Amino acid sequence: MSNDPPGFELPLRLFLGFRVLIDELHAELARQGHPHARPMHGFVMQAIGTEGTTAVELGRTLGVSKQAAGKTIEALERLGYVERARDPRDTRRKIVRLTPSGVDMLVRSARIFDDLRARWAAVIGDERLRELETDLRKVTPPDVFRLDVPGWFGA
Amino acid sequence: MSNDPPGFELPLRLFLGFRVLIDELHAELARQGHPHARPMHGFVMQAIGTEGTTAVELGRTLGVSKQAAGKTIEALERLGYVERARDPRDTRRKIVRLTPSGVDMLVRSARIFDDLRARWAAVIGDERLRELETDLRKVTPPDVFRLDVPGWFGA
DNA sequence: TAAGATAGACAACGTCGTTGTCGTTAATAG
DNA sequence: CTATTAACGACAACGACGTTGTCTATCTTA
Repeated sequence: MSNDPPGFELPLRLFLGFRVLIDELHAELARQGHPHARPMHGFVMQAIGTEGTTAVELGRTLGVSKQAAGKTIEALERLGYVERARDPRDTRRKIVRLTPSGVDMLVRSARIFDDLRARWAAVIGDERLRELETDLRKVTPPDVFRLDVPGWFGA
Repeated sequence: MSNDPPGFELPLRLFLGFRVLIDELHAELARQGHPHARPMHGFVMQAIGTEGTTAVELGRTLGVSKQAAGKTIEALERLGYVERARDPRDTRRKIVRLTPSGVDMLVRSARIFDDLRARWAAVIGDERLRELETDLRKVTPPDVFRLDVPGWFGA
């Protein structure tokens, strides 16, 4: 099939699609009162979850060291998205929990992502978008949390 | 349409698709004699092009400072992928050119990307893959070089 | 010919990841 | 019950990679 585009376009388009969605998410989040939210924050907070977690556990989930997870938690704490408290049943542990502001950010993110998805559906069609998602599921790993993003792209 | 997946899955799948392709590219590049190639390298070398370029120019193309571009060039030089020579018509400038090894890496990358694309086509179908690419083109910017990747994801 | 702009080198710094170490607290083996 | 081992979190040092600022050499232009 000589009409096929060169293979290198596919990864670029995938990445650009990702970028577009994430950039628009954060532009909208900024408008809705979360100007300091960064791409990693929502992702990390999803990993923290409503149950809370610890630095070590979070590091394992994200595939980074506990120290790196700890620093990210500090940053989120400074922004008021999470808070830490000692675990009464194990005084070594410090449980990290989402604050109301953190939950608000996640709720808004979910709604904004739904809106963005609807906009894509309006452009390429409902059916085609569902097919696109179905096809991507077939060629990507099922586990969605181990992005291993940090530093992965580095030279 | 209550059957629709949550909107946040779409960016994750796009990113995971990108990751899968890039990771497999580098696994195969390593097998083919380029074990030190990193995700950014091929991209930067594409930006350098067959004509060669300078650090300042490359920085502008990639959207980073000339110093950052210079450091990347140094790294590629150490790996033997590029070489620098003074421009005879402007002795301030140092032209960065791909070495044969660098060209070899790009050629292999292109072939590997084509193979990977063919593998995706085998999984989801020729027609569906073409549709996927067509659809992504409709929702992503046309300019493919300003990824602005470095540090973009940072917390 | 003098003034301004540009290329590239060098240094200092910030961010964010890493590993290593250490004190405290739990869990467990004897 | 006690002594060893394991786990959590904090601190420090370091490396990778980006930034800005400064400096010299060279080209361009008024």
